[in-house]
Amino acid sequence: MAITMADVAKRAGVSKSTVSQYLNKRYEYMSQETRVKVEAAINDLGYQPNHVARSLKQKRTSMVGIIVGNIMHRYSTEVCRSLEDYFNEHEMNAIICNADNDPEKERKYIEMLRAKQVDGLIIFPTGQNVELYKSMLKTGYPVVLMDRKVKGIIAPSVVVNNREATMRAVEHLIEKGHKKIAIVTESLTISTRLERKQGYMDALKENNIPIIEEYMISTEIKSMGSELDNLFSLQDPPTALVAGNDLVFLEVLKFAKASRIKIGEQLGLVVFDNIPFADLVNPSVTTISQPSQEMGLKAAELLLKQINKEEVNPKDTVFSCELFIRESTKTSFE
Amino acid sequence: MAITMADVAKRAGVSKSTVSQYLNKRYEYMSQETRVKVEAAINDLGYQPNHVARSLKQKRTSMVGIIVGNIMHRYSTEVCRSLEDYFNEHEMNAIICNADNDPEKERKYIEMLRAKQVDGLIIFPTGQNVELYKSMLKTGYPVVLMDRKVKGIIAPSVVVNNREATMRAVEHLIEKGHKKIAIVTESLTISTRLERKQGYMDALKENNIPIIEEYMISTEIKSMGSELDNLFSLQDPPTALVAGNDLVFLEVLKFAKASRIKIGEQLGLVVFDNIPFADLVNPSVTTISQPSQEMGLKAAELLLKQINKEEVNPKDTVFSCELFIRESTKTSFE
DNA sequence: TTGTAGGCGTTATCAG
DNA sequence: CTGATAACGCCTACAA
Repeated sequence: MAITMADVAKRAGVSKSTVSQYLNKRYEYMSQETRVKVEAAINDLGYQPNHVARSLKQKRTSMVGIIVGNIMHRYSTEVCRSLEDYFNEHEMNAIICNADNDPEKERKYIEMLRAKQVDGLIIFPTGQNVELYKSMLKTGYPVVLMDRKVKGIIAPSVVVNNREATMRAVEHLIEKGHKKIAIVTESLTISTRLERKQGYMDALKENNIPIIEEYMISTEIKSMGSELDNLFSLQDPPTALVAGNDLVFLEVLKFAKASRIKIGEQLGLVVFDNIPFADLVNPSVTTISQPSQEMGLKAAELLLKQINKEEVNPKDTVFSCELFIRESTKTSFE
Repeated sequence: MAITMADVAKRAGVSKSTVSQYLNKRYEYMSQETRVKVEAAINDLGYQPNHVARSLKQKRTSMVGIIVGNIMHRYSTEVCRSLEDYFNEHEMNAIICNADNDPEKERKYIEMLRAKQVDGLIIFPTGQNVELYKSMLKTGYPVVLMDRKVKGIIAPSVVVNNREATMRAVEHLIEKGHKKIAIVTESLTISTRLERKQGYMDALKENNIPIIEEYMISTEIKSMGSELDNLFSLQDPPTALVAGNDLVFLEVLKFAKASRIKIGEQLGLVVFDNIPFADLVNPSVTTISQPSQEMGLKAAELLLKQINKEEVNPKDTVFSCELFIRESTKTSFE
């Protein structure tokens, strides 16, 4: 059914190789005449080259895989958008897969994508498939790790300074007079969450504020509501809170609304993540914002370099977050 | 460098076809013995089948393309997520491309993806490449149109009842006593925007409220701020407003904040789109919500059926939106 | 039950 | 400048 090079060749009265030459723009040694003939034949027939066949021959598919932790984070969407833009500018396609932070899914996707011969992979790693990561790196397969670090893995990766950024945010709360500060994150299965919690603790320590176990919640989204309930039922509830990401923020909002806790007035709030409406909601919310676009760009560059066999340092590229102070931390506490 | 079937065959002491049999699970006519040998060889060598070669032979890549209008809409992200889930459950991959509502980009992506031999395409059409859509449909290439209708095109598509849903929202505003209602959309290049505006006008007409040109703004995002400025500088400014999608909503919020217009009190607001924080912000916002997940599912099913050569009606599947009434339209006007 | 041969649509090499 | 011819890695008759 589909038209192939052979059809074009026949119609133009030349050989397949000539058509191939034409398609690959190697006109140098081609007569004006045959060039026109081939061009006409292609147009007449509506011929479209078959990229699969080309890929088989060239061992290059011009496709990359992106395995994202959870696409429902605004940050992930932004990074994907940035990656996709970059690759498309370079005539490549991105296959985006959503691993849902599930190591099994991640493994399956990595295998699927490699079977499809993608030229490289950008992974938001769950951190659990260490052997698999290692084997890819060892064989020199192009990989860039994104957002998270993996213990024991040395690879080109693009991350942010989670610990320092959280420290800075907590210090901001402390400057506002807060002493009873809580942190809420998802389960501590992923490096970013650990680092953010660490930054929280380090900031308290440096300021000689005691660390209270009950102020640190790390649990899955669906039990976060009841944990927050517990937190604010304490005899001495916190006056400020750090939300570990945007989904946590949503739970906090939900809880605050239900419990009639006034954010910004009764409760200082900092959110670690990008939120499109952060400065527009009421009260506007103080956020730690990650440079998603630059990060996507950097990761894409790192991957493309590897694909093009350029040398790439297997090192972390660390981006800095920005603290946007807004109304949710406006009130000073004594 | 990569291990091929030939390597496995040699190692197992059998022929390539036997290995192929094994891989395709045609064990029936295979001795237990060779089966074990092949299995061992595959494991020893860490053989991974090459999907590109298989695709070339089978004329099926198990990949589909998704060309989305603008991924930065929450709704688009949700649909993509749903599509991606479905296809991955069916052992297929989705290539997501962001056309930015640009017909040229759209055309380029369609051609790129077809060259890559994707088994089918889900398109949020810009509506401008009519001939291209037609040629795909005529040749029976699997296509599902999503979100928007295209004049003159009969194709399987998945849309919502934009006109009726907007009418209902405007009626709600009228019930609240509003008579001076404005609508703000992006430029009227896309069917959804037209239909929403039409619904707005129809609702006014049915309620004998005059249609005022100055109350209808349709412009690109970047000049929306100044248009809103004009709107609210009118001698008789509106008391309520319909935002045509989530990005418009953002502009409205921005403007309201800057102008100190109190949404919900001074200005009734309905947003046509899915917004994650709609019920949590202050004031919570009345939205017309689209069933993104079901729509994704439906579109994916329609595409997969076509890919599997099942008959599919080239008709619109119309989903209903839901109006969630919240605080931004709480106040009654006289 | 297993092997041989040919083909899928390109590209690459090398004569002519 | 152009055309055979042989890959690329897998699948599928058909033969043995």
